[in-house]
Amino acid sequence: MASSPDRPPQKTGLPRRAPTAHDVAALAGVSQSAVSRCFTPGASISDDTRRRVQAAAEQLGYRPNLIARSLIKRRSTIIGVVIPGLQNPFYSSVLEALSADLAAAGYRILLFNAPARGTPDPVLDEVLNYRVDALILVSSTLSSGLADECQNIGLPVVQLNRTAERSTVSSVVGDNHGGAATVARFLLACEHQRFAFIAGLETASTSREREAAFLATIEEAGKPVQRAVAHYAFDEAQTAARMLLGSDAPPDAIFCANDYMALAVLGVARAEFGLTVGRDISIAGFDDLPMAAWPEFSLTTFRQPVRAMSARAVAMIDAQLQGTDSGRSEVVAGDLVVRGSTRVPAYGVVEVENERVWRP
Amino acid sequence: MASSPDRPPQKTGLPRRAPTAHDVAALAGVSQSAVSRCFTPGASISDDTRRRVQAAAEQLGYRPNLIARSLIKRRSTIIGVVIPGLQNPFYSSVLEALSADLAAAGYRILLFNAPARGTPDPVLDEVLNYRVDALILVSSTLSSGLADECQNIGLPVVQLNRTAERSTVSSVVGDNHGGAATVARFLLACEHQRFAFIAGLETASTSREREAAFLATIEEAGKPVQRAVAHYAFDEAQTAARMLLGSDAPPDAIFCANDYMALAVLGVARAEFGLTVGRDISIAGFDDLPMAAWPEFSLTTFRQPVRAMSARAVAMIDAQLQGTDSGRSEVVAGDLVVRGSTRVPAYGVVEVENERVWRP
DNA sequence: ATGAAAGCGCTAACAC
DNA sequence: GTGTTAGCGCTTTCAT
Repeated sequence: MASSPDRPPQKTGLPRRAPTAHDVAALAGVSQSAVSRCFTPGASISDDTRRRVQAAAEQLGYRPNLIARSLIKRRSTIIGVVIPGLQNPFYSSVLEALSADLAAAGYRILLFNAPARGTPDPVLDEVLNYRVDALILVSSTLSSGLADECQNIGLPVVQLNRTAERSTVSSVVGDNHGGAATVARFLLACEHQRFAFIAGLETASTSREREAAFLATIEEAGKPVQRAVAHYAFDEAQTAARMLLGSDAPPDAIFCANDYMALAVLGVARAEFGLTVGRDISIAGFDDLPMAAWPEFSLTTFRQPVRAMSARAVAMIDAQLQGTDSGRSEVVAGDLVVRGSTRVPAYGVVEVENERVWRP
Repeated sequence: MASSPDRPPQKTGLPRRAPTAHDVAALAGVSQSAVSRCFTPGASISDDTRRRVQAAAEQLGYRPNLIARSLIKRRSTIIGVVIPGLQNPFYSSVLEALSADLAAAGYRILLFNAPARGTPDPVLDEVLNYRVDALILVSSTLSSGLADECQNIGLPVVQLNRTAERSTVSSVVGDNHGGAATVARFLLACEHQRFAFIAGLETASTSREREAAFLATIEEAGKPVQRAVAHYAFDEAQTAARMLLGSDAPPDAIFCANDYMALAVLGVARAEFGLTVGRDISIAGFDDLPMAAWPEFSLTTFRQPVRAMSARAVAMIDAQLQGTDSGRSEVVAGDLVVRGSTRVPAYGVVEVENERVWRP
């Protein structure tokens, strides 16, 4: 019943033909373009025709083929999203936010889950062949060469949670510098003496910026800072924690380049070293994962407002697609959320919306 | 340099034209079909032509347009993946696994993040218009009507972590029945007396199956079982825990329909009721999230082998696309991983690959 | 091995 | 308002 009799038999090998606008037109006794108009929001079409077309379409189970439409309009309304492993809940949050914001803006997501480390971009290259309307690169450690290349092609690109020097690609990032400096000042205000920083990926702008600001602020205060690298990996963060806490002069304050590592460090400090976190030692992170607020962790951390960052990124994409804007960099402000994993300084803690934040 | 002189000027409004196979052909002095062959794996083409085409393509920055190809081949090599909120790490893991497995099989993911509750499927409907080659529905609480509809259209569909009665749609699920029964027997072996079950979504097959098996097994043993519903939501699980633990006859063993809720319950039991979990009370979950193994939780749980489930789902999709198989249901076996959130029974605990599992 | 020609399913002028 | 006519960029016979 769904097959039109006046069409050549289906070629073998190819998937079964779905009803086309042609089939609908034939059944409704109108031209194929009438069918097209019927499915085009602002098109001029009579109520009568519309009804007949809709009836025929329904009967046939017709669905407009967006692939064909994309071919003509040179617009797929699909946005490529490149994101590293979703193990770290920060990325799940980002993806979820992007998914919501892009859907609201009428876009679909072509997902590309790229391992944070290693592999340049074999398959990713292919994603471009799908003619995505734009690309959102989340913390991709990919050579920013790719991003630049896309930009040259005229493809809108936004980097989320990553900046690249000598690149004109737009980006949205949290306040890495300000945040890390704030954490440093906070820990100093807690009167800690021996500091440590656990870095993420040394190739990541996030880790580098946070480290630079943290170290500079601590050293400026004349205090010693140790340093370890854990590549944003949970197990490596555990190893780093064991190393630091097991040393001769263990730190009494550790700042981790992100929450995910901080959670690992927290576990080691408590379970393996019997420390009471927040008293014997302060541990702070960066991101403010949903989990950071859980009672088991109660992690003091500098918040990256994921929703806001996502919204900005989507707005930038939209602007670029509208040709309104060629894009630039934006820094989204955050807050230092004070919880139980650190000591509490004598000043600066204020309550805002049921949360304690540090605003000295 | 990238614009071909013998083509009409670009129409306004439409995005800038990217170089086409035509442009490459002109530059290389061959026919457009030669260019096509050059980018088609098994096509017959001379080395000489291939080189010239490749040179021209490179010079122009040509990328084969997969949209156009999809139109002809009626194959997009894109799989639609519908998944509920990524807040629950179980779904992040599933998505990550699917992403890897689908990429390895040559597919791309069109992501659709559907809230677990509420909204029927407004935008999702549109996903089908993109002519995805298949659909993977992860725990979608969507009416299975959608799934059936797709199947009728001839679109391969696989449900992951969900079954639907009176539906012929393929599915891959963990061992909900066996797993929950095992947890029940385990908690009985721990000699608990008062049991409780915290359900997820009452519309979800996962929650229903787990509940049925758990309750049946406990009641068979003649023990009392309380019940609460938390819709797989973190905060609702906390509320349920407060209700249960604050009652006159609080349970001494709680089985949660998934780990995510179990983690919430764990926190409440400890932080708000001062219980030593694993001694005063046993708390068990279902899934075995990566976090379940973290020292802060050390959650006893029935494992759902995500990688295996993903692999099976992708294999089923492949089979359906090959026409090899129309699909059926598969149950992937799991193990009860014994950790610190429960008492340890006198028998049945064995060590397997550095883990304790219960195999009575 | 290569080119010409005919579409894939749709949108977008352009006449009527 | 509606039909007609060109394509969008590519793959695929079919000749050569």
